[in-house]
Amino acid sequence: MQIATWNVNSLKVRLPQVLEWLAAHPEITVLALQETKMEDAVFPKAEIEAAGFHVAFAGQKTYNGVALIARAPIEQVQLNLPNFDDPQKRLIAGTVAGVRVVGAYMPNGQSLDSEKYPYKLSWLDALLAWLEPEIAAHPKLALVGDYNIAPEDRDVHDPKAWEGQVLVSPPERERFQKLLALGLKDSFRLFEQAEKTFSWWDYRAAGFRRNAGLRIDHVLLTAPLVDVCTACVVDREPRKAERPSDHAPVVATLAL
DNA sequence: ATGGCTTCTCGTAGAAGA
Repeated sequence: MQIATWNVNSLKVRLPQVLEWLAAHPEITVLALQETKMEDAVFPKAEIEAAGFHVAFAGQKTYNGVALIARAPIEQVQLNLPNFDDPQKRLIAGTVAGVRVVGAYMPNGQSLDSEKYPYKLSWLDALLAWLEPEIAAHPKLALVGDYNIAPEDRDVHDPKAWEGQVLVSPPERERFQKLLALGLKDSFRLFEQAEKTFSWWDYRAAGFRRNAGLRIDHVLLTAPLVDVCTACVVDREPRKAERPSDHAPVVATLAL
């Protein structure tokens, strides 16, 4: 099976690309989406189900919004962090083919002096607190999504220009390390990877053409899934499309 | 050059993204 994550930056705009990409990748068992940017009432549930998928979602108007699309039933669906009172729709968990998949759109933070920055750190702290017992209850767990954190300098096209900025600041990176300390591993780093592999490129200033990007979308796995993980890749193809999302999907392959 | 581009909205300019 494959587990994938993709920040689509509006599912309204990107639904055709999502369905086309899934059709081209039949090994993908479950795809987590972020930034669907739509209320549940207008979510294209019928279209996705008509294409043969199961779907679960939690959305709001304009911002945020997460979903799981799967080729197998999605069980024990949970929306939002139960320990963090928040109107922003940023987390969805479901069990697919025996794997607990947690899809997250982690806060951006905007800048270190924004009120959104402490919100980001608090959200990450709540995620950490919630995850520990969640992992104990579900040993086969994948935490996937747009983390809005580039874990190391090699995940940044120009570390000097980004030094100390939001997405790379030490408090954010510390929280990423705390996720690893829960027993999760960054599946991308289990394998040899090309240098300067990123998952997001700014729309502006020809970011994609210059490969001026960041690796901020991740698939983290617990040990039982690390043991069967055979690959993790960023698929740059959708980023080359007409009207692409600014993020590329990340796909982990599990021998399950 | 602190912008660039893309998306959204009780919209047609401003906020937000990262």
